[in-house]
Amino acid sequence: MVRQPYLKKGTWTPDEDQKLIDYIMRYGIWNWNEMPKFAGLQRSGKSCRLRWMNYLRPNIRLGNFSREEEETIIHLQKELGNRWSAIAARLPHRTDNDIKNYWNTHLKKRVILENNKSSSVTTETHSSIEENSPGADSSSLLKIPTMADFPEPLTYGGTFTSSENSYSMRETFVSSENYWEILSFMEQPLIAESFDCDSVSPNSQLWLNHHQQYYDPVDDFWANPLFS
DNA sequence: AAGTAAGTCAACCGCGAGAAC
DNA sequence: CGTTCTCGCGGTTGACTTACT
Repeated sequence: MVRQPYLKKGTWTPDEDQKLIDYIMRYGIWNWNEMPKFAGLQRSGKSCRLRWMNYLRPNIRLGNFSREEEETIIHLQKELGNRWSAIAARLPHRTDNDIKNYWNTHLKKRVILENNKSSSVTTETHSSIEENSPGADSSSLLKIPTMADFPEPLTYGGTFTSSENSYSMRETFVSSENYWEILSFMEQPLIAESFDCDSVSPNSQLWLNHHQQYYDPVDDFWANPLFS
Protein backbone atom coordinates (compact mmCIF):
# COMPACT_ATOMS: atom_id res chain seq x y z
CA MET A 1 0.00 0.00 0.00
CA VAL A 2 1.41 3.33 -1.06
CA ARG A 3 1.15 6.09 1.47
CA GLN A 4 0.08 9.38 0.00
CA PRO A 5 2.69 12.04 0.67
CA TYR A 6 1.61 14.67 3.14
CA LEU A 7 0.27 17.69 1.30
CA LYS A 8 0.16 20.99 3.07
CA LYS A 9 -2.93 23.16 2.80
CA GLY A 10 -3.80 26.68 3.71
CA THR A 11 -2.02 29.97 3.37
CA TRP A 12 1.28 30.01 1.55
CA THR A 13 4.37 31.17 3.41
CA PRO A 14 6.94 33.52 1.87
CA ASP A 15 9.39 30.63 1.87
CA GLU A 16 7.05 28.48 -0.19
CA ASP A 17 6.41 31.34 -2.56
CA GLN A 18 10.10 31.78 -3.05
CA LYS A 19 10.62 28.10 -3.74
CA LEU A 20 7.93 28.15 -6.38
CA ILE A 21 9.23 31.31 -8.00
CA ASP A 22 12.79 30.05 -8.01
CA TYR A 23 11.76 26.76 -9.51
CA ILE A 24 9.62 28.26 -12.26
CA MET A 25 12.27 30.80 -13.11
CA ARG A 26 14.85 28.09 -13.40
CA TYR A 27 12.89 25.34 -15.11
CA GLY A 28 9.69 26.91 -16.31
CA ILE A 29 6.27 25.31 -16.03
CA TRP A 30 6.21 21.78 -17.38
CA ASN A 31 3.85 19.72 -15.25
CA TRP A 32 1.99 21.11 -12.27
CA ASN A 33 1.56 17.71 -10.65
CA GLU A 34 5.25 16.83 -10.76
CA MET A 35 6.71 20.25 -10.12
CA PRO A 36 6.03 20.53 -6.36
CA LYS A 37 8.20 17.48 -5.61
CA PHE A 38 11.14 18.88 -7.51
CA ALA A 39 10.61 22.34 -6.12
CA GLY A 40 10.70 20.98 -2.58
CA LEU A 41 7.10 21.89 -1.89
CA GLN A 42 4.63 19.75 0.02
CA ARG A 43 1.77 21.13 -1.98
CA SER A 44 -0.52 19.72 -4.59
CA GLY A 45 0.05 20.73 -8.18
CA LYS A 46 -3.31 22.38 -8.11
CA SER A 47 -2.34 24.51 -5.16
CA CYS A 48 0.92 25.53 -6.82
CA ARG A 49 -0.82 26.40 -10.03
CA LEU A 50 -3.41 28.48 -8.23
CA ARG A 51 -0.78 30.32 -6.21
CA TRP A 52 1.26 31.07 -9.28
CA MET A 53 -1.63 32.07 -11.51
CA ASN A 54 -3.34 34.26 -8.96
CA TYR A 55 -0.52 35.83 -6.96
CA LEU A 56 3.01 35.11 -8.05
CA ARG A 57 2.64 35.36 -11.79
CA PRO A 58 4.12 38.44 -13.43
CA ASN A 59 2.20 41.64 -13.99
CA ILE A 60 -0.61 40.86 -11.63
CA ARG A 61 -2.43 43.73 -10.07
CA LEU A 62 -4.53 43.03 -7.00
CA GLY A 63 -7.07 45.13 -5.19
CA ASN A 64 -7.67 48.84 -5.70
CA PHE A 65 -10.04 48.50 -8.61
CA SER A 66 -10.50 51.78 -10.41
CA ARG A 67 -13.93 53.11 -11.21
CA GLU A 68 -13.34 52.31 -14.85
CA GLU A 69 -12.37 48.76 -14.05
CA GLU A 70 -15.45 48.37 -11.89
CA GLU A 71 -17.64 49.54 -14.72
CA THR A 72 -15.89 47.25 -17.16
CA ILE A 73 -16.48 44.28 -14.87
CA ILE A 74 -20.14 45.16 -14.47
CA HIS A 75 -20.49 45.59 -18.20
CA LEU A 76 -18.74 42.31 -18.99
CA GLN A 77 -20.59 40.40 -16.29
CA LYS A 78 -23.81 41.55 -17.85
CA GLU A 79 -22.56 40.53 -21.26
CA LEU A 80 -20.77 37.26 -20.42
CA GLY A 81 -22.26 36.16 -17.12
CA ASN A 82 -20.01 34.56 -14.51
CA ARG A 83 -17.33 33.63 -17.00
CA TRP A 84 -14.58 35.11 -14.88
CA SER A 85 -11.72 33.89 -16.99
CA ALA A 86 -13.24 35.52 -20.07
CA ILE A 87 -13.75 38.72 -18.12
CA ALA A 88 -10.20 38.59 -16.78
CA ALA A 89 -8.89 38.13 -20.31
CA ARG A 90 -10.32 41.53 -21.14
CA LEU A 91 -8.96 43.22 -18.06
CA PRO A 92 -5.19 43.27 -18.33
CA HIS A 93 -3.26 42.38 -15.17
CA ARG A 94 -6.32 41.15 -13.30
CA THR A 95 -6.95 37.54 -12.33
CA ASP A 96 -10.24 35.72 -12.59
CA ASN A 97 -10.18 34.94 -8.88
CA ASP A 98 -9.64 38.55 -7.92
CA ILE A 99 -12.40 39.73 -10.23
CA LYS A 100 -14.74 37.05 -8.94
CA ASN A 101 -14.03 38.01 -5.35
CA TYR A 102 -14.46 41.69 -6.10
CA TRP A 103 -17.73 41.04 -7.88
CA ASN A 104 -19.09 38.91 -5.06
CA THR A 105 -18.06 41.28 -2.28
CA HIS A 106 -18.50 44.71 -3.85
CA LEU A 107 -20.17 44.89 -7.22
CA LYS A 108 -23.00 42.39 -7.03
CA LYS A 109 -24.72 44.23 -4.22
CA ARG A 110 -24.24 47.54 -5.97
CA VAL A 111 -25.70 46.25 -9.22
CA ILE A 112 -28.70 44.78 -7.42
CA LEU A 113 -29.24 48.05 -5.60
CA GLU A 114 -28.94 50.08 -8.78
CA ASN A 115 -31.28 47.75 -10.62
CA ASN A 116 -33.87 48.03 -7.86
CA LYS A 117 -33.52 51.79 -7.85
CA SER A 118 -33.78 52.21 -11.60
CA SER A 119 -36.69 49.81 -11.96
CA SER A 120 -38.68 51.62 -9.31
CA VAL A 121 -37.88 55.15 -10.49
CA THR A 122 -37.72 55.00 -14.24
CA THR A 123 -38.09 52.75 -17.24
CA GLU A 124 -35.04 54.15 -18.96
CA THR A 125 -33.38 51.78 -21.35
CA HIS A 126 -29.79 52.86 -20.96
CA SER A 127 -27.75 51.15 -18.32
CA SER A 128 -25.95 53.13 -15.68
CA ILE A 129 -22.72 51.84 -17.12
CA GLU A 130 -23.35 53.52 -20.42
CA GLU A 131 -24.33 56.71 -18.72
CA ASN A 132 -21.28 56.81 -16.55
CA SER A 133 -18.85 56.07 -19.31
CA PRO A 134 -19.98 57.84 -22.44
CA GLY A 135 -18.71 56.24 -25.58
CA ALA A 136 -17.98 52.97 -23.83
CA ASP A 137 -18.55 50.10 -26.13
CA SER A 138 -17.19 46.60 -26.31
CA SER A 139 -14.26 47.66 -28.48
CA SER A 140 -13.07 50.18 -25.96
CA LEU A 141 -12.85 47.44 -23.36
CA LEU A 142 -10.08 45.71 -25.19
CA LYS A 143 -7.49 48.45 -25.03
CA ILE A 144 -4.52 48.25 -22.74
CA PRO A 145 -5.17 50.89 -20.08
CA THR A 146 -2.85 53.82 -19.85
CA MET A 147 -1.85 55.54 -16.63
CA ALA A 148 -4.53 58.09 -17.35
CA ASP A 149 -7.07 55.32 -17.10
CA PHE A 150 -6.25 54.94 -13.43
CA PRO A 151 -7.10 58.26 -11.88
CA GLU A 152 -6.64 57.08 -8.34
CA PRO A 153 -3.15 56.73 -6.94
CA LEU A 154 -1.97 53.18 -7.30
CA THR A 155 -1.26 51.75 -3.93
CA TYR A 156 -0.70 48.14 -3.17
CA GLY A 157 -1.43 46.40 0.07
CA GLY A 158 -0.11 43.01 -0.84
CA THR A 159 3.00 42.85 1.24
CA PHE A 160 3.88 39.67 3.00
CA THR A 161 4.53 40.28 6.60
CA SER A 162 5.80 37.33 8.46
CA SER A 163 7.86 37.90 11.57
CA GLU A 164 11.11 38.20 9.69
CA ASN A 165 10.19 38.58 6.08
CA SER A 166 8.43 41.43 4.45
CA TYR A 167 8.39 41.61 0.73
CA SER A 168 6.02 42.47 -2.00
CA MET A 169 5.27 39.86 -4.60
CA ARG A 170 2.28 41.61 -5.99
CA GLU A 171 3.91 44.77 -7.18
CA THR A 172 4.56 43.55 -10.65
CA PHE A 173 2.14 45.77 -12.48
CA VAL A 174 3.63 47.40 -15.50
CA SER A 175 2.52 50.72 -16.92
CA SER A 176 1.31 50.50 -20.49
CA GLU A 177 4.13 52.81 -21.50
CA ASN A 178 6.61 50.20 -20.36
CA TYR A 179 4.55 47.11 -20.92
CA TRP A 180 5.37 46.26 -24.52
CA GLU A 181 8.95 47.31 -24.12
CA ILE A 182 9.42 45.04 -21.12
CA LEU A 183 7.41 42.26 -22.74
CA SER A 184 9.67 42.20 -25.77
CA PHE A 185 12.64 42.32 -23.45
CA MET A 186 11.44 39.28 -21.56
CA GLU A 187 10.53 37.38 -24.69
CA GLN A 188 14.24 36.84 -25.14
CA PRO A 189 14.51 33.44 -23.44
CA LEU A 190 18.26 33.56 -23.00
CA ILE A 191 17.94 36.50 -20.71
CA ALA A 192 15.57 34.69 -18.41
CA GLU A 193 17.69 31.55 -18.54
CA SER A 194 20.78 33.45 -17.61
CA PHE A 195 19.37 34.49 -14.27
CA ASP A 196 20.82 32.79 -11.28
CA CYS A 197 17.68 32.00 -9.34
CA ASP A 198 19.50 31.70 -6.07
CA SER A 199 20.39 35.34 -6.29
CA VAL A 200 16.96 36.50 -7.44
CA SER A 201 15.12 35.73 -4.27
CA PRO A 202 12.67 38.42 -3.20
CA ASN A 203 15.07 39.74 -0.60
CA SER A 204 18.20 39.60 -2.66
CA GLN A 205 20.09 42.62 -3.88
CA LEU A 206 19.51 41.70 -7.51
CA TRP A 207 15.80 41.43 -6.92
CA LEU A 208 15.73 44.80 -5.24
CA ASN A 209 17.90 46.34 -7.94
CA HIS A 210 15.52 45.22 -10.63
CA HIS A 211 12.54 46.49 -8.70
CA GLN A 212 14.20 49.82 -8.09
CA GLN A 213 15.09 50.06 -11.73
CA TYR A 214 11.44 50.14 -12.64
CA TYR A 215 9.94 51.83 -9.65
CA ASP A 216 8.29 55.15 -10.27
CA PRO A 217 8.19 56.91 -6.90
CA VAL A 218 5.88 59.62 -8.22
CA ASP A 219 3.10 57.21 -9.03
CA ASP A 220 4.01 54.62 -6.45
CA PHE A 221 4.22 52.33 -9.39
CA TRP A 222 6.17 49.09 -9.83
CA ALA A 223 7.28 47.14 -12.79
CA ASN A 224 9.09 43.86 -12.52
CA PRO A 225 11.26 43.17 -15.51
CA LEU A 226 12.00 39.65 -14.36
CA PHE A 227 8.48 38.67 -15.24
CA SER A 228 6.41 39.56 -18.13
C1' DA B 1 -12.86 45.90 26.83
C1' DA B 2 -15.29 41.93 25.22
C1' DG B 3 -18.34 39.60 22.35
C1' DT B 4 -20.59 39.16 18.01
C1' DA B 5 -21.87 40.05 13.26
C1' DA B 6 -20.53 41.25 8.80
C1' DG B 7 -17.16 41.74 5.28
C1' DT B 8 -13.10 40.27 2.77
C1' DC B 9 -10.29 37.33 0.18
C1' DA B 10 -6.89 33.39 -0.26
C1' DA B 11 -7.37 28.88 -1.10
C1' DC B 12 -9.86 24.46 -1.76
C1' DC B 13 -13.06 21.39 -4.17
C1' DG B 14 -15.46 19.23 -7.81
C1' DC B 15 -16.28 19.04 -12.39
C1' DG B 16 -15.64 19.28 -17.42
C1' DA B 17 -12.73 19.74 -21.59
C1' DG B 18 -9.09 18.29 -24.14
C1' DA B 19 -4.79 15.83 -24.90
C1' DA B 20 -2.17 11.69 -24.68
C1' DC B 21 -1.92 6.95 -24.73
C1' DC C 1 -12.81 4.19 -28.99
C1' DG C 2 -12.16 4.03 -24.12
C1' DT C 3 -9.28 5.29 -20.30
C1' DT C 4 -6.23 8.16 -17.86
C1' DC C 5 -4.09 12.38 -16.93
C1' DT C 6 -3.57 17.34 -16.76
C1' DC C 7 -5.28 21.76 -16.77
C1' DG C 8 -8.50 25.39 -16.11
C1' DC C 9 -12.85 27.14 -14.46
C1' DG C 10 -16.48 28.57 -11.27
C1' DG C 11 -18.59 27.85 -6.83
C1' DT C 12 -17.73 27.63 -2.19
C1' DT C 13 -15.41 27.60 2.28
C1' DG C 14 -13.15 29.21 6.20
C1' DA C 15 -9.63 32.06 8.40
C1' DC C 16 -8.87 36.54 9.31
C1' DT C 17 -10.12 41.48 9.84
C1' DT C 18 -13.13 45.22 10.72
C1' DA C 19 -17.30 47.29 12.40
C1' DC C 20 -20.73 47.40 15.56
C1' DT C 21 -23.09 46.70 20.07
